[in-house]
Amino acid sequence: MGNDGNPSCKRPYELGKRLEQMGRTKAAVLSAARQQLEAGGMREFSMESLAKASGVTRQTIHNLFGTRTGVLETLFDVIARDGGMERMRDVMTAPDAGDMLDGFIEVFATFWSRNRLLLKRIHGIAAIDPEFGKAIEARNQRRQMAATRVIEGLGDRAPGQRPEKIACLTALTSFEFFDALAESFGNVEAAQKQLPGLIRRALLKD
Amino acid sequence: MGNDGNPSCKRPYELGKRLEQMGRTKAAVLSAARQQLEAGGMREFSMESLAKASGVTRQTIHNLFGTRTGVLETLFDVIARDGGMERMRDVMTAPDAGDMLDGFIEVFATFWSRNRLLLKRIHGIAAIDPEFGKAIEARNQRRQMAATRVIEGLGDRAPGQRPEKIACLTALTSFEFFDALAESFGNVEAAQKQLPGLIRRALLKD
DNA sequence: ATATTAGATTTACATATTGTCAAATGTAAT
DNA sequence: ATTACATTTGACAATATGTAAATCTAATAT
Repeated sequence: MGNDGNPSCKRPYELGKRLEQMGRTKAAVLSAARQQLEAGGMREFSMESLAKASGVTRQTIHNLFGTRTGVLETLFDVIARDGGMERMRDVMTAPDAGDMLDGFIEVFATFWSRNRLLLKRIHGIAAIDPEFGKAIEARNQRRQMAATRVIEGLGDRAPGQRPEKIACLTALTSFEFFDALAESFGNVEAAQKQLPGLIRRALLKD
Repeated sequence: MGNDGNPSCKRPYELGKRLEQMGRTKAAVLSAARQQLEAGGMREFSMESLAKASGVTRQTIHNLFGTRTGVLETLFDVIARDGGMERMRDVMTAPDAGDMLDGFIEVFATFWSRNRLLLKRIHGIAAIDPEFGKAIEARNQRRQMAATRVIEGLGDRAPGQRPEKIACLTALTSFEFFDALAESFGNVEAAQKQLPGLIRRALLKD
C-alpha cells in the first residue's frame, strides 16, 4: 500500500477509509469461508460461492488473499491469533509445575473446543495436502516444545523416560485426540471435563 | 457381473478370463491410487494420473469404480479387509478380560501402523467431505461397541463411570491418536510400544 | 472353426472450477 | 479537479470430473 518507491506516482496517497473497507470485506470473506467450511466441507467451499456469500467478486478475493489456499491460511492464522492462545504466556511462567500442566491442558482444550468444526476441516486439508500441512506441523512443534518445558518442570524422579512423557503429553493435547474424545463422548463438554484427569493418570502414575 | 436376470441377453455369458483381467486392472488402479495418495496427497491423486500410472484410460476407471470417491471407498474397504482385522474375532472371545484389552489395543495399533500414511489421507478426506466421512464413522462406531465389551469385561468396582472409560478407550485407540503419538515420537514403533501402557494407566488407575 | 454377443476400452464431448490478464469503473485522498 | 488505488467486468487458458456413443476383445454356441 501507499506508493512508496514508485517513480510513476506524482503525489503521496494514504488509503485511510478505503483500508477500513478492505478490512471489512476481508472479514466478510473469512466469515463466509468459515461458515461454508463448517457447514459443507470443501464441497461448498468454492471461490464462486465465497464471492457470492460475501458480496464481492472472485477477482477481489484473489486480490485480497492470492489463491484459495491463501484464504485458508489466513483463516487459520486468524483463529490461532484470536483463540485465547495469548494465555499461554501466563501459563508457562506459573511457579507451580502442577498448575503449569493444568493450565497447559486447559488452554488447548478450550481452544480446540471453541474452533472444533473448523479445525477439523483445516487439519483434514493439512492431512491430504503435504504442503499446506507444514503450516500446522510448525504449530505442533511449538506445542511439543511447550510440553517439554512442562514435563521438565514436573521434575519426576525418573528423568530417563522424559522423552516418552513429552511425546505422550504432546499427543494427548493434540487437536486430533481432543476431537476423537469429543466424538466418542458425543459432546465437547465431557471431553473438556475428562481430559485433565485422563492426562494426569496417563502421565503421572508410573 | 455375468448377465443373470438381464432379459436383453440372448445367451449366457461367463466372464472367465476377462474377469481375471478386470481383477488385475482393478488391483493396478488401487495400487497406483495408494502410491499416489501416500506420496503426494490429493494433489497427485487425479483420475488422469491414476489412469496413466495403471496403464488404462480414465473411462475404464470410471467403469470399474464409478467415481473418484468410489476408488477411495474401494481402497478403504480393501485395506480394512486385508489388514489383520480378522484377528478381532479371537481377541473378543478371550476368556481373560486383561488379555482382551491387550489384544484389542494390539490389533488396532498394528493396523494403524501398517497403513498409517494412507489412513492419514483417507481420514483427512473424511474430515473435509462429510458424506465420505460417514463411511468412516460407521467403523468408528464398531470400534466403540467393541470397546464397550472390553470395558464391561474388565468389570471394575465403579460401574458408574463406565461410559467415561468406554469413551476414553475408544478415543485412545483411534487412528487419530495413534498418528499423533507416532508423530510426537518421530517413529511408529515407539508409539506402538508405548500405547498399551499409556492406555492401561489412563483407564485402570483411579 | 467361426459368427455372435456381452461388455471392456477408447474417443470425443459437456461442464465446472481455479487462476490470470487487461481494460473499464468507482471512490476516497490530495 | 486530479490522482492513486480498489473493485468490477469480461474474457481466456488450464485442468478436472463425469457421460455418451463408437470401437474393440474375447468367450461362447453352433
